[in-house]
Amino acid sequence: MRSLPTLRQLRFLVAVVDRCHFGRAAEFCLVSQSTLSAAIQELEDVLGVPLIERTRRSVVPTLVGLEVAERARAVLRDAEDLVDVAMAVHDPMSGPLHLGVIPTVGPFVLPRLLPSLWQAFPDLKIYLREEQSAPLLARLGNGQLDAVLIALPFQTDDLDLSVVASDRFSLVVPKGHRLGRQTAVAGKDLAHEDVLFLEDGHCMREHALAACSFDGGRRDSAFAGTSLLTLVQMVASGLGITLVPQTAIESGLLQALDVTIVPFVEEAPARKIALGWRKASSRKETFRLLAAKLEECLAR
Amino acid sequence: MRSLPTLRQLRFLVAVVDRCHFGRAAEFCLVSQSTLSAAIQELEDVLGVPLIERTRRSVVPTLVGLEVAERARAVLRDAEDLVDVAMAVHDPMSGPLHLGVIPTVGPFVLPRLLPSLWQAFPDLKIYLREEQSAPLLARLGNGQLDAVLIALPFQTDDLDLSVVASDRFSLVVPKGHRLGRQTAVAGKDLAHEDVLFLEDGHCMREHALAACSFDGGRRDSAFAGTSLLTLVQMVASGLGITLVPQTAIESGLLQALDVTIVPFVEEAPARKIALGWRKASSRKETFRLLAAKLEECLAR
DNA sequence: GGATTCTAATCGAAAAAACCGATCAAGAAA
DNA sequence: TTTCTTGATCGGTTTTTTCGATTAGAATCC
Repeated sequence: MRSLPTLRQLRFLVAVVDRCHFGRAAEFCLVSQSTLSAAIQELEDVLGVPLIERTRRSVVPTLVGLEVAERARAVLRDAEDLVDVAMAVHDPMSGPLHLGVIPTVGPFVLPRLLPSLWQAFPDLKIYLREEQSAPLLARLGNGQLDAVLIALPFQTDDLDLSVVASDRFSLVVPKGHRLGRQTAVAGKDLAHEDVLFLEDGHCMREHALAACSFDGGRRDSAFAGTSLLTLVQMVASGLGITLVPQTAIESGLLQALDVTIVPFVEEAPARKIALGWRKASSRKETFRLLAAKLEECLAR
Repeated sequence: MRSLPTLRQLRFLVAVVDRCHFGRAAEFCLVSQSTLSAAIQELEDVLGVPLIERTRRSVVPTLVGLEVAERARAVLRDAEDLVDVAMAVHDPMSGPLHLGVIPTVGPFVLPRLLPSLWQAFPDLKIYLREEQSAPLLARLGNGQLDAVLIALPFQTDDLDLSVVASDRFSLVVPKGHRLGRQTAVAGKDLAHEDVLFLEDGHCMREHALAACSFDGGRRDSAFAGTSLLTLVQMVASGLGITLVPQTAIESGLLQALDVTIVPFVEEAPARKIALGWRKASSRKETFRLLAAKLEECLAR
């Protein structure tokens, strides 16, 4: 059984490293300077390494001090999360919630969502992570995430899903493009067009491919967009046309771009935005309430 | 500033959850039972939640108790790592080292390597993780791993690499196969054979494809192996032939299989096994010494 | 040059806590 | 019923933590 530093000591260390000043760190930690000073010394004793370089007049963290402080931050954060999780049994809408979001959804719906969520659930600490569906689901599986906001259809196992919105696609063409003069288009109208897609890995690539009536396997992948933003800019430069979801348009993705939006004929292709969580999760109530709120926000 | 539980309390909780017994947990923690009992109660006070269900005669963790204990384990482990890292300044070959290894290397070289490493660097705590190159490099990038053992050629950025071995490929064919009668083969001999490859994502797939003189894009991916082991078993069942690296053969991958090993003619295709770490890492000395030891072990 | 200021370390006393052994209480086993 | 096991409780002791006051070293000001 080895001796560990105290969480309090770690907190003191972080405070000192952040401020490079014992007095102010002590003030911040609500203890006397002598207490803090002694605590840091003891920490250095336990670790057997000087963490702070004190030349009379200046306080500078050692290289090791910086590294240790960085790890201390992580330990403290996890400890706080632990407390939050324990406290959250009293209120499903409190505590930390690590939420993953895909790149074709996050930037466009989160600005609309987050203010409402903060208002509705002020005790919910939402940590966000933006990645593509596959890595997101991996993180969900191993517990690094509590829930994910993804787009369907997508292959998911062992997941509870709650659809919170339907997101129709529209066609975006350069100003003056032949299709821009139509009031609506159908999938087969695109057969001989240069349709640009997101690069592989984005679920929206598959959704868009499915929306067109052909296989995109032979498409020129050198022109695959790395994000919706680059994609529509390529469209504006006349490199081709593309499909964009309604949420992205509403969030102003196309502002100041010389492009024309053409809706699909009725029965427009669409993706579903859904909140997903582990079937085995112990916080289903949290996620159900969250999904309900998301649906309400996105309906407006 | 919120009040956090003590690391000691967390350690006590884990001990109790593991043993479902206060007395034995106290013994393990080298404290009296009353001390431990009081500590658990205080922890429950701080968190405001019962963690342990004490019905007379049985001690069972509550659901929250289990969750909190699981997190407590992580916090404690990270805190210990923090101490180890701090202590490691005195000796580059001590402290925790999180090492990632690819699946076509790990199972075949680690059994040979690890005993030597433990002997040479008894203070080095090696944590292992087996994954394909891409996710390994991602983890290396974000600090979840300190170093990776991968196979080259592979696209890597911002990495210091030290080649520790060259690993030649040989051809493996079912017993009685036409090519099994040759003393050596060349890449072009394989042009009309059913060559089996690993599934996409394994870097060895690319290495093997490069070793043959043709593009494998049209190959039947239904027969892509999920591991070297399944691959050679498919070969033994007569489904085709494949390439296997020397290290895997030496570790006994083909034992008790009805297959024939055919070397390539001189200039055999090969992959390089290399240790990689972040260019910005502060432990280069550790990795250099480690790489030297690996090279020495693999040379034998 | 000397007074002043700023800052971290040190010290001693007081307060807080952690800890232990003994004991108690309640259910299980004999 | 008696005994045994086991976690909670209590009282006293030891240890740790904390604070205020003071000291000491360097930069700054006059």
